[in-house]
Amino acid sequence: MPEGHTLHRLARDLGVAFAGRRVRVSSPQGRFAASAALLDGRVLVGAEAWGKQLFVELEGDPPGELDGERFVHVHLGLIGTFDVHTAPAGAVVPDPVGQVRLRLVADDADADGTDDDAATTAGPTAWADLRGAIVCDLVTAAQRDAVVARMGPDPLRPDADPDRAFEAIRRSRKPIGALLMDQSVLAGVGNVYRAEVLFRDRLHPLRPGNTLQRSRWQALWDDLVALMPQGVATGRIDTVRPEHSPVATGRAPRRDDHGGEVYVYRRTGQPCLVCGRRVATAVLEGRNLFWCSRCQPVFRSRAVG
DNA sequence: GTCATATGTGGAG
DNA sequence: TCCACCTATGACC
Repeated sequence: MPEGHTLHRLARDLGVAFAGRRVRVSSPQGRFAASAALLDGRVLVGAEAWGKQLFVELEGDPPGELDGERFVHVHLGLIGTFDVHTAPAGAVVPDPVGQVRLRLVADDADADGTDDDAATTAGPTAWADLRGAIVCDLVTAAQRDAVVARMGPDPLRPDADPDRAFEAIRRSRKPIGALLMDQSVLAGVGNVYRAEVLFRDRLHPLRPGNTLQRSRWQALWDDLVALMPQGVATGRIDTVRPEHSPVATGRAPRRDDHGGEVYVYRRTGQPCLVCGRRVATAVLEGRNLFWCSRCQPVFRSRAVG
C-alpha cells in the first residue's frame, strides 16, 4: 500500500521497534537471502524515508565503519508490504505467513552492555516482515545519496523546496497529472494522492504543466503538505473535507481496499461528492486516472480567480 | 477454482 | 505503449 505516507510511517515504526537493537535477519522465501546474510546480527541505527524509498541504517561492519554498506534500500513497488509488529517482552514471534522475503527480529541477547559490543537496548518483542518488495539492497551512504539526488522534493520532508518541483513543471508540456507521478519532479505522490489533490484543487489532470501559475502550484503543494502527514498518522489516505464527509452529508461511509474517504479515486461512474456529476476515468501513462469534469474543468476562469 | 486488479517502476520494442 | 515483476484479495463460475 505504498505512497510516500506509507514509507514515512514505516520508517517511524521501524525506528520505534528496532532502533538501537541488534536484529536477526532472514529471508524465509529466499529472494533476499544474500541481503539477509549481510544484515544478520547488526545493530539497527534508524530508518528514514524519502519519497517512496526507504533506507534502514545499520551500524557499520565493523562498528564505526563509514564507507561500507550501511543502508538497506527498500522499495515496495506496487504490491509490497512491510509489516512491523511488537508484543510484550518474552512473547513468541510467530512463524512467517505467506511469501516473506525478509524478516527482522529484535535480538536483545547481548543488550545492557553484557559484553563488549556496541551499546544496545532491550525492549519489547519486535519483528517485521517484508513481502513483495521489488528492491531490498545493501548500499553505501554514497549510493543512498545518489538515489535521493534523483528525486524531487518530498512534501513530507520539512526541508523540501517546492520551487524545485515548480521549475520542472513550468518548463513541461506534460499533463500535471503525469508530472505529479514523476518522482524526479516530486517525490512520494502516487495514484491516490494525485487524483485527490487535483480534485481538491480543481485542476484538470490533463492541464499542461507549463500553463500552471506558480500560485496554483503553491496551493497544490500546500495541500499535499497538509494531507500527507495525516496519512502518516493514520496509515490511510483520507482527503474528503469535513463538509463532504459521510457524517455531514448522511451518505454511507466508504470502505474499500485503501480504507480512506476519497473524492474520486476508484469512484468511476459514481456521483461526485460535490456536484453530483459522474466521476470520469481514463488511463494516463498506464495508470488509471479519475476526475470530475465539472469540478475540474479543462479551462479555468482566470477572471474569477 | 480462475481471473482481474492494485497506492510502482524499469526496460524492451 | 506495452510488458514483466511480485503478492494478496475480491469478484465471479
